[in-house]
Amino acid sequence: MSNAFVERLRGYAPLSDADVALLKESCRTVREVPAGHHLIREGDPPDPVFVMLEGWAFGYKMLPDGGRQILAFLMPGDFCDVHIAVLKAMDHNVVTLTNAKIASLPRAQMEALVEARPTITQAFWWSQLVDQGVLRAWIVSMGRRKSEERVAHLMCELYIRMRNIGLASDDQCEMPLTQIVLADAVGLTPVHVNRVLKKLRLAKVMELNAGSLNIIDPVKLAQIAGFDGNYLHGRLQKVG
Amino acid sequence: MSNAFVERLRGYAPLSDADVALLKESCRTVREVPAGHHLIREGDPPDPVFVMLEGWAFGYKMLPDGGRQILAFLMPGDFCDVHIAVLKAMDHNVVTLTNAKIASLPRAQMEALVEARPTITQAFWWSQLVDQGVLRAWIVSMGRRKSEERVAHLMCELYIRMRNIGLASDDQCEMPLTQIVLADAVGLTPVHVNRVLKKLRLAKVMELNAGSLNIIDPVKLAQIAGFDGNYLHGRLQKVG
DNA sequence: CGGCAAACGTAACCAAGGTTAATGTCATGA
DNA sequence: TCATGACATTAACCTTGGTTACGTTTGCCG
Repeated sequence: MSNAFVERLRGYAPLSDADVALLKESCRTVREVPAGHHLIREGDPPDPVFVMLEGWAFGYKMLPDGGRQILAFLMPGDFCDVHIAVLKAMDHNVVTLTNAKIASLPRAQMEALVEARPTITQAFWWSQLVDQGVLRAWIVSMGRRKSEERVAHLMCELYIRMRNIGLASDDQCEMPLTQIVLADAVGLTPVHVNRVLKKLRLAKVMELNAGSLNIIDPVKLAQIAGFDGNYLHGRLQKVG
Repeated sequence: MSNAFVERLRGYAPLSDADVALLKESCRTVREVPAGHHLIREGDPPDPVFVMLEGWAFGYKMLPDGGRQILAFLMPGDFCDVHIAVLKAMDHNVVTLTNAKIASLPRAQMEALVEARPTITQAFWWSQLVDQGVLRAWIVSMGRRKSEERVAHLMCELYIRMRNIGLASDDQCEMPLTQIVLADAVGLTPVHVNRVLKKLRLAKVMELNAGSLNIIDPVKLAQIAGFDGNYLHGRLQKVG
């Protein structure tokens, strides 16, 4: 039985067979949840650490005026939040975007792993650093790219991440985003996202339809986005 | 001799005297560098981990078109980047904003600390999580706040962080930012930052002058910003 | 003291993207 | 079958913030 989470971590550190067995053992508690299910709500006490095994989710924050900003998309293998029970309360929400399978590692288990297994700790750490790189890339996009570049960049990121976990073909992959969700991720309005997608479609660069992304001209797409996948670091090594 | 870095970590985990001694010992190698000095350049091999002891710095990324996006401001006690030699190459730049004192912990030293001292590891981890919370808050600002709110929010963040390390008085603190730097942090143009600062000044909310921030009406400032300092988490506990 | 560079301050004009609102499409379920 | 609701699409109009250009202030150094 393959486990997306363990596979991801293997890409980050040379886990021994014992490490792998231990990790698999640790995420034995699996729940299946429907789309739109909240895994974490702002203010929750942070107890178990959730890990995506199947499906997509996203983290977001609400603003007083009702605005929503999406902070990250989570796909199979991703930690929802590696807080290790360190913070008093969650400062954002996490909700599933599709039906999903979620493992929960209780706090004690996480601590035991970190205490006993330096290689696992290292893999966790690396995973954190990669996530942080993704956050930084989002900041760059929001701050300095215009709408078309922004959307293109996010599509590149998500496509490459999907490819890295073996869930993308040469030119397309599942991408279960509505234009509303996309808008809340890139900091635009749904109306403008629609305009941008139309433009990209007419320019024969890419199409986003019925929950799947179709890349027509990868070179042009990457060029519009100014995409440099380096920040996704180690994820790449899992492909080979 | 007090050490801003050790003080920060103490706020994050119950370090023993031995831990503290070890940490102080570890950052014995201190350099003084002038303003505008690059500590890290994109592409550098990530060897020693740098820690701010005095002064300010910031991390940034350049875009092909010459645009610059600032990713974080670093003040005394902050890690420049806790990569622990995990990534192949740095994916962003770090440069000092003022004269600064910087400690460098060689890779081996970091690894030794993490391997031998679970409490120190925990403090490092917590520190990472807080930094990640700051990144998330920036994303929210860039995505969903308009110029005035954005600038106000950043001022709140920086003021509170300065206060948390004892470097702010009731209504003001050092804030060595030019309008150009500020613009590259909040994703606006210098011209527009100037307009926003003027507006905040005329509204008797705050003033930013000659490298220092003067908060005239803290309540109004926080309100404009929609500021909720929770995401700065544990830093608060050092104040008491 | 004079000259230079960096940063600040402002104004006129412009464009990217937001707002509002109407309409279309499609799947679901009574 | 028809009603419903979520999402996509489009158009007309407006606001925020970008662009360009220039003058002022300040600090530094010969």
